[in-house]
Amino acid sequence: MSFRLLIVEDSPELLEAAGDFFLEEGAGLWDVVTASDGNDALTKVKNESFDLMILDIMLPGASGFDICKAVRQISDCPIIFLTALGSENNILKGYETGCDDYVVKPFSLRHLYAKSLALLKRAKKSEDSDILRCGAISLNKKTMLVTVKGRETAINAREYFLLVYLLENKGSVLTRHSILEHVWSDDLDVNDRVVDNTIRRLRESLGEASSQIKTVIGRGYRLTEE
Amino acid sequence: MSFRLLIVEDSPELLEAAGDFFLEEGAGLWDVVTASDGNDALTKVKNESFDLMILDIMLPGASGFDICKAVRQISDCPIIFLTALGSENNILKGYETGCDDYVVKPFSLRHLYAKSLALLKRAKKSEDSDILRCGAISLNKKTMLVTVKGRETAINAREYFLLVYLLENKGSVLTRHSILEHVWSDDLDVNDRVVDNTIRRLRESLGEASSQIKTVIGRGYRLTEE
DNA sequence: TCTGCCGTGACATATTGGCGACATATCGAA
DNA sequence: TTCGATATGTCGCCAATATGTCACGGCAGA
Repeated sequence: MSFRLLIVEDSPELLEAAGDFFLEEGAGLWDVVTASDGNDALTKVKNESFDLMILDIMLPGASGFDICKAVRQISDCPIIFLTALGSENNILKGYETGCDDYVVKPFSLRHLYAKSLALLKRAKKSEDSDILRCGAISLNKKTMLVTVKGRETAINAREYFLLVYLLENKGSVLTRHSILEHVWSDDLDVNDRVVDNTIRRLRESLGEASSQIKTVIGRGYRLTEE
Repeated sequence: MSFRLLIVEDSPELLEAAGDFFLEEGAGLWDVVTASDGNDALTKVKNESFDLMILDIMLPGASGFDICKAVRQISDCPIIFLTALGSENNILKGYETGCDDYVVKPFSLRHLYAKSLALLKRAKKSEDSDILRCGAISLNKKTMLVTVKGRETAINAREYFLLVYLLENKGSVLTRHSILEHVWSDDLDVNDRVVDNTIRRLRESLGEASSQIKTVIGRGYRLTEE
């Protein structure tokens, strides 16, 4: 399961830094959408649904306060303001418009991330177990989704179950025989080369992370952190 | 209706000031309980129930972290840490133990009060959210009405329960098997193809939003934001 | 009775993934 | 070092499988 996060911020550097932080730290937990001006943000909140929003206040076009008000007309989505406006009055105004939290710049990304998780948990009462990770690869057994460096990656069924087996035994060398037993348990009567072929196709699907699957000659395959 | 608030703080002046502020500002909204040491607080959280807690961390007896952990064993009660320990590590530790927010002294009572209201509202709301939303689709479990892009949409009973199941697990791949278990729980003895057919009919009913239901070959179906 | 829901089977279409063939890499022995 | 035996990587093909779609008909409620 991944959660949709909208970040609205007019500084491109900060926008990118924050987006990347959530993608990498969350290992597939977040689906990050960004907007850099108020009107773009307004369009997005009207046509899409989000699980969390992080809003700057001073923006070209509509202000963060305006966006917050608009959102509150149609949804309960958790909102965190992120702004240089640190005066008592602004903070109280933020809470009046219905935000859930108010973070004053400068701030720590790690801190913002912790806040976001706490708020999301409070809003969703949901826990994200079942995530297998290794290096740039992460796989959520619940949602059956795979991400590489935070980007969702398409993968077909056979490759998926092979990857699960590799992840559950990351670091260990898995012989063709044991791979066949676990991944082809229904139909063991297949050619040995299907393992190679499926490994090949899995490497293709994993793209940048393909090199994490190491061949161990004479013994089998092994998934490593890099 | 009044909400039970527990404030744990070893400075008598601050304890009184905060308690008074909540009582006066809230005009009957709050029922304030206080504790000035960790052990007293532990006893109270074990024997009473609260709607919100504000915890100091450095306390005689058990620490605020200890109290927070103890509370999380038995309840979801919203917790705000209130402390002079402002270092990044302490803040992250606070979030790890499961708090909802972390306020560093010195602070403004008005600000703390605004945070408390926002958090309380969020915590109460998540208990009874009857509106499921995903992308252009929204469904109200109370009225059993479905809308697509704001337009009310007719839908059959079987399709309705299938859509509820998809929405409650949006983003996750749901196998035919689990779909059958949840949506056809009364009569599991049916052909697999009914799932496909019902998905097809649901897609028809959803019109423009039909593409939000993705087929994941070899695994099942999945509802996405777009 | 009629109406609309929905499960079933038949068929069309899309996608997968096993297979054979060959290229390339690795290893050990001379 | 070179060479041959063996192991592994890679490719395209196409049968097997998964899924989409349709029409029919039983059946429950109006």
